[in-house]
Amino acid sequence: MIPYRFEPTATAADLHDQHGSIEDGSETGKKETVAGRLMLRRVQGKLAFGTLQDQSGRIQLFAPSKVTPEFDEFCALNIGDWVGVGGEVMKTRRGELSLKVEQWTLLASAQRPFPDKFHGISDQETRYRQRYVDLWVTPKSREVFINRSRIVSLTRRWLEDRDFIEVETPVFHPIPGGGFAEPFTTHHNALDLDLFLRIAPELYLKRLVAGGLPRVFEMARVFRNEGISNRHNPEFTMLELYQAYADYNDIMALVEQLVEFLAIELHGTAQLPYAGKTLNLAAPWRRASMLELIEEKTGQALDLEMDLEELRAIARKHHVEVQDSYGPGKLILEIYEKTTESELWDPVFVTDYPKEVSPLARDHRELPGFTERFEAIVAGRELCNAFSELIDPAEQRLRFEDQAKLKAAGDREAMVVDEDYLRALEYGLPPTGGLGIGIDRLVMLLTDVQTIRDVVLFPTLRPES
RNA sequence: GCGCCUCUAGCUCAAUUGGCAGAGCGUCGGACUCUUAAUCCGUAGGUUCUGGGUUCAAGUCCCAGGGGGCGUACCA
Repeated sequence: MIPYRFEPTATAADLHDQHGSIEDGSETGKKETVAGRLMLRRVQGKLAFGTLQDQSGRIQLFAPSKVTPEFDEFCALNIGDWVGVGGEVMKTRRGELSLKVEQWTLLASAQRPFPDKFHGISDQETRYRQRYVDLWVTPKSREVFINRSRIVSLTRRWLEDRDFIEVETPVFHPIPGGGFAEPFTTHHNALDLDLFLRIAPELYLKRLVAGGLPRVFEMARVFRNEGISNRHNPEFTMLELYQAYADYNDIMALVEQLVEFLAIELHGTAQLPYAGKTLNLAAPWRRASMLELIEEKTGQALDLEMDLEELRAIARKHHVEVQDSYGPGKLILEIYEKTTESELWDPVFVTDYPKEVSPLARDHRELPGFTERFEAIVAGRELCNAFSELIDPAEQRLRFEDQAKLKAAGDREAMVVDEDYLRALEYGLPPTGGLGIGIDRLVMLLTDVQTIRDVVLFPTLRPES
């Protein structure tokens, strides 16, 4: 009979912390109960050893036939069975801290055989499909997801300490907006209304700043109907935040401080191993404009005033597939992405993006044709995207209309005009700095993981046939 | 989407040139009172991803399909 409840008094880690230093062969007189899965078993006639694993780690079970009730049944437990065990904490003569099995109860039997106790699961597909097994047998897997939880929790606390409030905005959008991506579509039957799953919460969050909530953030699951890769899962988590009265320089300071804080909280240092190299996340991070960085990597000085044909030729030279609709700004961005982005290792704030490719960012206060936008590039990949927000409703309308033209010309990722958002701007949005940061990619950086599937518990896969 | 790789017992992996589908762990049965991936003896376990083809003979070669991985493209 499986009990309806069981109350562990300690975890494996608690026992090691509290009693790890006792003498070999000694007993503590302390009784504890633990619960978990039996991962190893060594039966030796009238004495049996087991290895119990719980969320914190492993503890040996010491079961002499004279002490352990229903000893034969205990020895017959299967690898993978869940058990609750109570007894005295002791250390064997060989020096292994153990719990003497004075009481035990089966909490769930493993009716399917557990993977090889030594090799675990090597097939990545099985690890993703059967995470409930992977978490037991792949130590790194459990560690990454525990760290993911800590990263999210620490980030919340850090933001709340700075007077940000967490909000929830709609996942169903009548108009997809706030980013360039193809949305998923769905339908509400009672309203007979087509809806889009959000590709970004951006436009709703800025409505809230206009609504008098000067510091807001959302841990937003967003959905993009795109290809799947090492860095892309169709649903992923984006932290977006908006801070009234701030500009993109303030947001740069916020990002580098937050990421450094997380690194130190998790690892005690801002120098982290990543992909076999070292990543230095210590603030301050380098700031450099997109044009500077392109010139640094390619030796080629570019600007928006260059002859379009000349820019196209340079783009082609760098293997950009040039399309007729590309203006100078888009060409410069494409050249940057082909030549420069993946070459950057330690964090860099790449600043001052062309206006043509930044329809929600405010005009640069000094550089015509550019915006006050930046992306943080870390280990050659985009970590976040941020800007001094465009607050002028008339200018925003023009930018939306340019986007709508692209959409009409067949660009499936272009934006459409959002009249209600424009109305909010018409009521007045103060100067605001905004940020979108990919939580999955941040977790990858902070846990030395190379594929997004290893930081998403249940990554999108084709269904099993 | 395109290219390359991969799929054999529950798990980890073998199988020579195309020549009887195997081992370890786990399961089941037995021995064993300080083991550490315990050890020892024994047992069962297979649509070799699927469907065709070549061949006396296919896990192996060919074609088509499916799953997955990696790269690339898309994804600012």
